[in-house]
Amino acid sequence: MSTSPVSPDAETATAGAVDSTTAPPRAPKAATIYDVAQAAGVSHQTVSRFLKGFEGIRPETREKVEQALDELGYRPNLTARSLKSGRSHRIGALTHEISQVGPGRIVEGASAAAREAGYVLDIIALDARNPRAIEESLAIITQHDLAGVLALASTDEMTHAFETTAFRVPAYVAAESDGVPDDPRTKLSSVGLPAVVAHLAELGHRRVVHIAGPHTWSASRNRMRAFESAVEAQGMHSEAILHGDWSARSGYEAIAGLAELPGATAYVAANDQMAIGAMLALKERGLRIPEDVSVVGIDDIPEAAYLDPPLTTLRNDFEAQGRAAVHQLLALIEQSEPRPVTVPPPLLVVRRSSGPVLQAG
Amino acid sequence: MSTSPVSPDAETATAGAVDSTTAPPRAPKAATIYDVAQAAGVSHQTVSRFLKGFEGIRPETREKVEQALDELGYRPNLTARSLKSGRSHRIGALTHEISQVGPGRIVEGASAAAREAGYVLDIIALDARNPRAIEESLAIITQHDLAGVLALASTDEMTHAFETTAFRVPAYVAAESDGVPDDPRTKLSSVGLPAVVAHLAELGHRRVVHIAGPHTWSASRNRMRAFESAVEAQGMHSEAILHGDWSARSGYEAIAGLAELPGATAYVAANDQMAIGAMLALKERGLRIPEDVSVVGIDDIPEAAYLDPPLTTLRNDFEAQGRAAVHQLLALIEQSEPRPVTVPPPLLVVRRSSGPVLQAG
DNA sequence: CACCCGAATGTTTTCGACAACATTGGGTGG
DNA sequence: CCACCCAATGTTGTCGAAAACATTCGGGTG
Repeated sequence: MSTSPVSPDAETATAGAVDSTTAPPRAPKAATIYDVAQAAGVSHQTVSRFLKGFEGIRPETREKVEQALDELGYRPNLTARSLKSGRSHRIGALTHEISQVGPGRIVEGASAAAREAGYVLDIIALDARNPRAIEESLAIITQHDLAGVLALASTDEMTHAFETTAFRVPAYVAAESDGVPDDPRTKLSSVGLPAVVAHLAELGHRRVVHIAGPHTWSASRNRMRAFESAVEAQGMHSEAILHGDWSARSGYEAIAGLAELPGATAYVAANDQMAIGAMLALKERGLRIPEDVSVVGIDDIPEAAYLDPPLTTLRNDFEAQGRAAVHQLLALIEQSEPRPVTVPPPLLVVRRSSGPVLQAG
Repeated sequence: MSTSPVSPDAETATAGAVDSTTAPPRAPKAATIYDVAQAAGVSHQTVSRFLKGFEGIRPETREKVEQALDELGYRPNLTARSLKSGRSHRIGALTHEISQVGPGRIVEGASAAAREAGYVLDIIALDARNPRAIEESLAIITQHDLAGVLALASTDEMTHAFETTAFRVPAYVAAESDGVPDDPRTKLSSVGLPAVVAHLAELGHRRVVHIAGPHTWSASRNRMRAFESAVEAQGMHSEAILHGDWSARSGYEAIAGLAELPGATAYVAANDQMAIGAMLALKERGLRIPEDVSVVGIDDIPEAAYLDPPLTTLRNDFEAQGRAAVHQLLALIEQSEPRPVTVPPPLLVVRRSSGPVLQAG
């Protein structure tokens, strides 16, 4: 049957409140190197030299400065520093859909990596509903002088925007390529999506369907290519490629919208959310998971282990991806070698949503 | 039975790659008002006045400036501006768990609201694993001169840190209060959690259990209080308050860990993730949802409608909350009236996970 | 003993925007 | 006919840090 899962628009409304203010102690001015210099009885430049770790300072002078420094609780004014030096310690990050697990984690990782390197991350969250969002965001970026710019969601528009925009600073587009490195030697390894497909092959599956993400996302295309080449390599048959938009709703609709189901025994969704939707739609068609059909996702969102049935999926380390992106950008900014970043390989997590093909079929 | 949902640690590993670099056109210097002034044949101050919308400028002068301005593609240097004016256009936002739907959406809303007001949001993502995270983040904040500081995750530590830190700028702790305004008149209204409880009461439920979040989160405490007072108001009985950490896993364990189930016919989780875990644990105990037991969540995450069964939940408008928080802060910053922010009330969304108590019971 | 050198420290300038103050040039009232 | 006023525009100083340049002082050398 096809009972729709209740349109998300329903009943009763209610009133809620938000917020509460705090008015704690407000620190007064803020010490400058001049204040410190005066307190220490030296010139501001001596203080500046001390701060930069200059060696040639007499021990007694050094001590006076040191003392004045923490007496006044001096904190460098980064704004002044940027103005003079022409470079800030801020990284701009353009991203979509922060609230999704993947992007969210990537931002977390990026934020942490940036902080560790002494930078802060300025998040520019793109509003998907606003077609001019990217344009506007780039305008903002060019003003707030940043040390570099990062694109954390690599859709085609984003990539294109980055390629055609003349930034005054290094820019980097972080893209993932799921287990299908361009290096042909690794193409058939039991890595990433190939591992998923191999897993299904072992279980006896021959006919599979892929539920892909939006074709404008490079991650989506990568996953699709990876899937198809793995299927081919295993001598399996891809019955269909359905398309969603990463959401559970789209996964549901991709299948609920079909006049009749393809004769596949396994479905591989490009992310867990779509897998969730797909599972519900399949169940509503009267199929049991995994007895009648196996479903596999990608990402291993925290809820994946607690679905019914728990979802077999490919775990991605998003945080590491975020960190990696920042390190790459920092390398460009600081003209250094891109520190060897280790993004752990995707890990196949087998749960109950995938099972052997039953002979009875 | 109690087949555990397969520990999230499993099989096969794989290698994946990340990233790809772009080296697009790099814009050269950047025009200053002096450059513009020279090009227009006027003084830089005239340019400045033009930019600030000063009226008393001769039309011909105005025109020259205007032309030079866009010929050079002038963009104000916000750094210099902040240095001089002592105030930046950046808002620092401290937050936890961005990858969760709630916090993530809040950040999106805050980011958008900030941008609309001409500010950018500097995200400081707190690492939950690092106990000194808040401290470190506050240190960062004091340096990067910000126009204001926002706490978007109101745990006790965060609130405490904000209350005891002497910021040089306005600070605001955004807290939600779910349908339990302090105003006693509205206490029993059919709002927020009271609406959830009323819904259950209508279905004939009398004995309920709450799965709360961590007690250090104010949102969690609010929800718990709201739940209990609503239950009392309906003459129902709260069988137990279980505690989780917002995760699906914790929801699962809260119930799977019980020696025997409380004799309740309905479970209300403080968020949807815990509801997901709870549903699985209940099913594994052999209970059917909603025939044997009803489960309700809070938040209405996008997947909620596609779970099995689709989850009855209370929809929160996180984006609006984020916007509201920014507006409150901006009011403090700009010493203006806190623009009346409308955070839509939580909306009860009834799906299939809640149903009438069966007489047979 | 004059001179040179370099270590240690001080003074000035610069970054870009902007504000306070200064100057120019018409027009007008006395 | 000139002092005065005001509109329009120019000049100088400020913000905090830091680089460029300058000065001081002690010691060694010819």
